Amino acid sequence: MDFIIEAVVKAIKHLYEADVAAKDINLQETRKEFEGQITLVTFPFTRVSRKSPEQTGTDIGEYLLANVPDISAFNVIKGFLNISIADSFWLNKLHAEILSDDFAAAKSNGKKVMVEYSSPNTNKPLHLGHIRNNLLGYSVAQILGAAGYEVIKANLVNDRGIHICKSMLAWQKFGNGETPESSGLKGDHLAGKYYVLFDKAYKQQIEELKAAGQTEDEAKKNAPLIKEAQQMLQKWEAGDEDTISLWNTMNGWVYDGFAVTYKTLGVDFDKYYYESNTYLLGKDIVEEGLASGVFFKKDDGSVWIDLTEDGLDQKLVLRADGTSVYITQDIGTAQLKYDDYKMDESIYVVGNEQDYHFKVLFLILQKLGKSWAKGLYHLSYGMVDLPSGKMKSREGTVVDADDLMADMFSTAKEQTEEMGKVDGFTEEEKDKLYHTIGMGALKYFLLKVDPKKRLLFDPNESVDFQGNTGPFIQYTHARIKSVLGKADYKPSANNKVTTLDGVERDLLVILTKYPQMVTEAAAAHSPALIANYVYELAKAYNKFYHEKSIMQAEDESLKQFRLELSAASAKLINKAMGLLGIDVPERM
RNA sequence: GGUUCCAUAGCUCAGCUGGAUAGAGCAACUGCCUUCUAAGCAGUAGGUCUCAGGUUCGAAUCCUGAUGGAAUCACCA
Repeated sequence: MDFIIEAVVKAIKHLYEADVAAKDINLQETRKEFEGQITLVTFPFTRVSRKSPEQTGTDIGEYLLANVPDISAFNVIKGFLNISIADSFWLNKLHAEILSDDFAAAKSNGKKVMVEYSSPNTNKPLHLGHIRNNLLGYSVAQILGAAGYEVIKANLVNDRGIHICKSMLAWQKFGNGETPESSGLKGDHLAGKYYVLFDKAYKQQIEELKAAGQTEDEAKKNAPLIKEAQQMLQKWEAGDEDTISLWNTMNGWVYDGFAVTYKTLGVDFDKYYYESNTYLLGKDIVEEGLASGVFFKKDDGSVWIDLTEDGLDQKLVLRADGTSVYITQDIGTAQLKYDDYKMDESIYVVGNEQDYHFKVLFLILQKLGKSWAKGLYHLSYGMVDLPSGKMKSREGTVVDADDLMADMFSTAKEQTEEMGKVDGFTEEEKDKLYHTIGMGALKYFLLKVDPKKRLLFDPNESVDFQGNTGPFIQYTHARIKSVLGKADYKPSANNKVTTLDGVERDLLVILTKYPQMVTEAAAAHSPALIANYVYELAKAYNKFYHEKSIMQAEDESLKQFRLELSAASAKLINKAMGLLGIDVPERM
């Protein structure tokens, strides 16, 4: 709507001999109870007009009507100038832009961005929290791609450390050689089982030591199991053959399991980083920082950075014994990623419990003078909570990713069968449809909420399939496809329709907003904006569908126009849902 | 205790850089399938936008404070 902004600037110049910057002109959508599509708030201009808001609105409205061909009418209510744009303008948008094949096709902006997401630990299966992370990361990557970025989807796998050794040790002690094949358990679930077993046995040892007179802290340190796990970690770091072999075997099981989960979830990656390869990185950069005076060494030999001037604390970056901490690795990995791809931006999809960590990390990299540090962004999302509170792996209060997705499938199946909608489907088509609908419901449910906000999930209440949901939008798409099929729709070059009726115009106006929505969602790193948009679109279509007959339109050109409007709606629903990682069925 | 984030209908959420009478969905109640898919459409009811100040022509939105909640403040990751 830039042409309106420009015209308003000219109007004010012409009417009041005052200069107003384009960015100070605020257009908004006209509320549906008033006539028009675009509204200008006139209060800010009364200072230069020295007239009432109503008179100012009328002045500007008359100027616009006389000077801008695409403006067909206006009305002023209180201080609001409601502008009507000619139907020909909207119709031209439909034919010249929306229906063309390259509409909203990604035009390269010449920038490269990495989106790191998922980043699982290899000692337990994925849960609902990971699902939110994966869906967000994947969707943000799609959105950035649509906005013109070259996108690298990266997964930094946490495949080493004491927690991995815990699963390995427990398997060694209690596993009796159990494998995914022998147990029928998915590999990641098998590893998770032993992680839980370790914790159980460990807790028992702690209790025993406490009973023997040790304090809680002493008992936690002295329990034989934790000591063994620590020894195992040392052996792993020393490259002990047996330990490495066991580690490879168990991680292999887990990766096989993750692959299945990722496939069902519909996410993928262009690049995997493994902490077993990166955990030693960062030490040389610490040396660099010591030399340049960004870091300092304490008497015990540990290395720190003082961030008190930035309102943060002192932060350890290298232990006294010379080993790395979490942030050391992340410093090194950040450099590695940049060396690999030289990207302009790098996004970390990580929960908001790590806000402080990333604040510190980015600040350190800036202080180290890394030119690329300004392109780092922590996409901090809220935790997924249950009605009972936070999910805890070890306490068994997690909603397992695989279980949840299976539940969604069966719920979709039940609901669909109940409605008797799958007549004429093959078994294979049915399964595909249930998967599409079930995952659509789950993905939409998780993505429609602002990423920053915490999310409440009640396992006892099934995810809705009606109203503001994925299936509602999928249904709208299928419905359109059905009509297009019955009408044997084909695009046509010329169309004689020149005027729009209310619901048609409302729908078309929403369709034209799509490119702007993609830009905004990319800038805000927010799939929720796309979700809200596509819901608005589906709702508008259904209203149109209900009020206007397509097949029985008054004449052929009107029928053709309504088909085009339908085709455009289906196209953009498909595109928008694609940005969310949600498939839309042809029939349902 | 320090820091950061959050608080909108019974429930789950929208509300863009301040703008008109704060919007959806679910749940409740009413209508609408011999007409293109009723997973739909239309309607009723439901609000001191946590509270108190301030800035402004105008505040759910910005500022300050209070209250309630969450996260974090590890030589864990």
